[in-house]
Amino acid sequence: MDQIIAPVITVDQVDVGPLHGNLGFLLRMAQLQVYEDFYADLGEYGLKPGEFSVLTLIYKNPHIRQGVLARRLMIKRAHMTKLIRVFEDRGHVSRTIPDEDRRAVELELTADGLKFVEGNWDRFYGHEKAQTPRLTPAEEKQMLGLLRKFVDLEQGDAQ
Amino acid sequence: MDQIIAPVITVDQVDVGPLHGNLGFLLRMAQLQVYEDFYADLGEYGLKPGEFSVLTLIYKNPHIRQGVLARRLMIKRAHMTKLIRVFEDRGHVSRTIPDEDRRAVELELTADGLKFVEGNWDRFYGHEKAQTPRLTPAEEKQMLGLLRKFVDLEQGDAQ
DNA sequence: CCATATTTGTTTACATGGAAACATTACAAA
DNA sequence: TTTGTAATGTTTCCATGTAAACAAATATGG
Repeated sequence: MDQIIAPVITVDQVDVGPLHGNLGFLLRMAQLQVYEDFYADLGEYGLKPGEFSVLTLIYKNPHIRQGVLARRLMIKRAHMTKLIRVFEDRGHVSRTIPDEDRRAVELELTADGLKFVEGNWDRFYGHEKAQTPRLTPAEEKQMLGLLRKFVDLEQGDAQ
Repeated sequence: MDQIIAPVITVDQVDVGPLHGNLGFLLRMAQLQVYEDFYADLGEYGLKPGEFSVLTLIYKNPHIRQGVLARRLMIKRAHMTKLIRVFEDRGHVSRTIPDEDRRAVELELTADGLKFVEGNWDRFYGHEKAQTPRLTPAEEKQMLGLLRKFVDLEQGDAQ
């Protein structure tokens, strides 16, 4: 008599059940995928996505305060302290304590930091273009719009 | 003469520059927001989103192998080992080494685990309903669809 | 003015998750 | 066979990020 082979479930046969409509799950999966691509493309710079965002915001908002930067990126202050220290050690960011409020720290790119960001700008942000293999450009645009609305970041188009 | 007040940038005045159209950034922001809601709603269970997904998949796919589960959830095997150990200690999941492949580990909910999942099912998945304050139901549906397509999870509708 | 509370950033201790090396088992090739 | 290769899970060590307590400066309320 034939042996009944146990039907070993493979990855694409897994029933994800209610996760199918679960926003948190889908966002996490999407994010992991995007981060993989990020590292594949930009890993050589030794930059992580978060560090990348930090540099970008300091570039676009010179003299931004550390706490404001942290809240905008939803990074905890304690963590931001460490991130900024690395950039400082690397010579890409300078910290200034303003006279108006000597608790605060204002951040700025150094000449080197500026050179780094501007010199790699296209490489950094050309990145966004080639993404989303499975989505059409229209769908990608739609998704970006929905995400912006979801996170309440509809501040008109930026470059 | 009037003193020129330094225009201290506040959070909602920050220019996010190219992050405005950056998928990784927006996904991360969205995810952080969703996770916050998750903890606010379900924190009392002491469950994290990932653990939650693990239980759900074992429930929906009894005898699933540990590695399959890990790949499906994009969790590293090393980490899955630790997650499962916690569930085992808690008495919610049992591990079995199948005869067909004695390297593998098959996972199953225990009676207690089953009771836990089924007993809280509505609470757990009623969660999804009330989400997305800023998105209309149609927009939310659209976003879920786009995310599924993006992560290649278009396997027909599940419950 | 003074006392208290709040804000800002830092430190320390801890939790979360990943990389690399490993042990065991299964598979493939000769 | 048996010898090498791949798959599976575990362990150990390390990187990343958070929580809580803290120090300094500022704001607030009498």
